[in-house]
Amino acid sequence: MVNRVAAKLDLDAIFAALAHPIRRAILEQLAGGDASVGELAKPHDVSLPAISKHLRVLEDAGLLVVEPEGRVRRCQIDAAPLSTAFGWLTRYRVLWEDRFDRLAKHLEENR
Amino acid sequence: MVNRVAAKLDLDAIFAALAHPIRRAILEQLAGGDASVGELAKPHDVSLPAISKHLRVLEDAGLLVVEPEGRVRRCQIDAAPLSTAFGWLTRYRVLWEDRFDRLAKHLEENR
DNA sequence: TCCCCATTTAACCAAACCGTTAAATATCCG
DNA sequence: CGGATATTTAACGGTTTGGTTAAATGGGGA
Repeated sequence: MVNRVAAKLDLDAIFAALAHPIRRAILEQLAGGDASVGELAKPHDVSLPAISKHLRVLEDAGLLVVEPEGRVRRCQIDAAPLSTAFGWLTRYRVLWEDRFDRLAKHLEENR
Repeated sequence: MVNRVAAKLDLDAIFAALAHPIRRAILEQLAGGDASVGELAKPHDVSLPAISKHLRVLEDAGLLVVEPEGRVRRCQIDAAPLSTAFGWLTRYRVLWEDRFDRLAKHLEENR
């Protein structure tokens, strides 16, 4: 199904794409529905070319699909790569939950 | 408990820290138990100062705790910030699962 | 004390990142 | 056609990243 090799190689691009607040905000906006480039730019205090570059980063990471409709470009989120990142993080879940367990234990022992 | 404001501000640092394969490999190694800087460096074909910088990035993101034991520095993973990243991604889970649902539906309809 | 060992700091370099403004491209519409 | 609109490309600049080598730091042990 999903190409595992590509998925692994993409972890760099996916995490890097998520490392910028404007790009995360763009994804959040897109989670509420498709939007044009201009609509995506509106909430942010940067130039349009700056947004254009952020969109390129998201697109290269596979998180964004752009579909031209006349002179406007409609942008759509593709959340699939997020599941790759999610999957990577999942392997560590036991660690932070274990930490929580130790906290619970500590509280238990000291009540 | 965990400072939510700091947690939100840290998303940049957390995702950026995860965006480099050497740093992810270091975390994977640490998930198997504590290690010294030298032990963490061994699997990678870069200089020790390069590893030292990667460790600093992980430390700044809160993912690494270093405890000096004599002349050796024992490194320990702190997975807590990963739960912050995990939490952010969780909000999009419905999107990629929806995608999967549509695929399942498609397969169902065409079998 | 003197030396070895583990690690960091300093100094440097090339490439990438993030932003800008100005110009180019392409579509829509009167 | 010609002008307004949406968006990208080009060119530039400052900062960060990721690596290097050489030197400094600091604990451990003979």
